[in-house]
Amino acid sequence: MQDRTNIGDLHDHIDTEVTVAGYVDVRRDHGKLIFLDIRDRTGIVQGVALPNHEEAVAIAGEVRSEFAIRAKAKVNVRPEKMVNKDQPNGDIELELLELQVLARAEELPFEKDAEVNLDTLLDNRPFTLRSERMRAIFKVQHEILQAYRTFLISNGFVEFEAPKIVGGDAEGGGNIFRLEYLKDKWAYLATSPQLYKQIMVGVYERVFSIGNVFRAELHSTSRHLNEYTSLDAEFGFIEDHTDVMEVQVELMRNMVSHLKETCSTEFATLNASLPLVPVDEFPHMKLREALQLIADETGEDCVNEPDLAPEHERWLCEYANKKYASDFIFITHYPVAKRPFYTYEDEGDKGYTKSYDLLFRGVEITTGGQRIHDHDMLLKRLEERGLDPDNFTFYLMAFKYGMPPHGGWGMGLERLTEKMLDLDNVKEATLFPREINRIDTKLNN
RNA sequence: GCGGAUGUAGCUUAGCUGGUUAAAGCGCCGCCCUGUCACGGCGGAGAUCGAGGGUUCAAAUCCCUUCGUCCGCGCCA
Repeated sequence: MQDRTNIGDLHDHIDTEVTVAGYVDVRRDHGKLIFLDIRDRTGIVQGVALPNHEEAVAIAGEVRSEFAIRAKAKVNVRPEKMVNKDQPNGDIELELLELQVLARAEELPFEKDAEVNLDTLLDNRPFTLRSERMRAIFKVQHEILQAYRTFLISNGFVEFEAPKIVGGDAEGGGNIFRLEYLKDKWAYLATSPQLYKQIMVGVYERVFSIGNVFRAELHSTSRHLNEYTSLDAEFGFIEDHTDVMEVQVELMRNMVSHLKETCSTEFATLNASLPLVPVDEFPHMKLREALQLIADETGEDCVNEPDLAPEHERWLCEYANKKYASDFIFITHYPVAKRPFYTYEDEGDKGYTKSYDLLFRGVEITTGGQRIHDHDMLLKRLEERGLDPDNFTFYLMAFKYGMPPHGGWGMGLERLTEKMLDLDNVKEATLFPREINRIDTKLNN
């Protein structure tokens, strides 16, 4: 491994010679002296090629933005007049002694940090991901994942990998990608790890899974993707859905404080603010109460709707923000018919389920709740919906051998990231979004 | 899939009640520049105005078709 000093650590090397490597962020050519802003994963610093180092000046003159370079340089403290207070390393600079081009860069399609339209942003994804803004978004996403794992593991959850190739549609809702499986057979891409999660509850009691799921929906909205990352968890020996909600509250609370500790720079870069988290429980109400509230407050005739419209979700989040100082709100008790077959019906409120949606800053980020754990009840529910139990033999087998009362949730990573950072479109929070007309590049018709 | 908006240099946009060589900022190329930090100065290249058809003496501008995009909706995380 070659000797290389991180740009973020240069203050520890003042008045010494170091080797740094990174990308040329900007070049400012003054003729006889040339400035290069050099960026690596730890920071950015100004380098200057002075006339007394002829070769360095010659190479600096040829270098362009995004060239990968290595430089031998002396770390100098800048004279007071030349200090730039707006930059992290603005009080020092590198006197470039030797410069080496590791890789040239073609002419950029546009400036790295330029504001571009979403379509242009995605058309040039390998390049636009290098921008300060995108690096900040996906650093935050990384820390969200980190917080998710850390919290669940510390609460006794075991991580597992759910299969992505499945034999049928877990939720029975259609919209599933079909693929050719070896010869003469068909398989599908998983729309959810749900059934495997429940099987794994029988094994470890508490499990979680982070993985991509696939939805063959012909939507074109700012909150949908055809492939997204689902943050799933499932655990046994619960009383009812409120136990699941309690764990999720603690998860979100932990996640927000983790982001506060690790991502303050990124939030500042993106001009985003951390969510409002209430001190004890999150506000919650039944779907019918929510619709009644909206009807009472806005005059809209919506009390008999089976679900919330996106506009209602935005309204309720606004309400929770003002009334409870919370960016989160739970909506519970969706009708049995609106939920998948495995959802637990509330014995005390027939026709409605012990399930919930968690709304966050205007969108649904989670669906969760208690599941049916009784084998015969599950069988009955499958048949009621016209689903063939023969397609669920593995799943049903788990329930034949003693399955505790259990529940869990599925949370959309990209939606969570988007709303955490107040972005306008979920695709901005997706590295390589799959959508109706795009798999990396645009699809041809 | 439906509804609305939109498509002009590499990027972001102006022009669009029709009228000579389609404009700007950034980027790019050339020359100049020893202290800039989105460096600056001078000069230059770069656009059959998404595509196809129509109306007209004349279309970036009006009409039709089509493709793409963005926003909203259904569905959902």
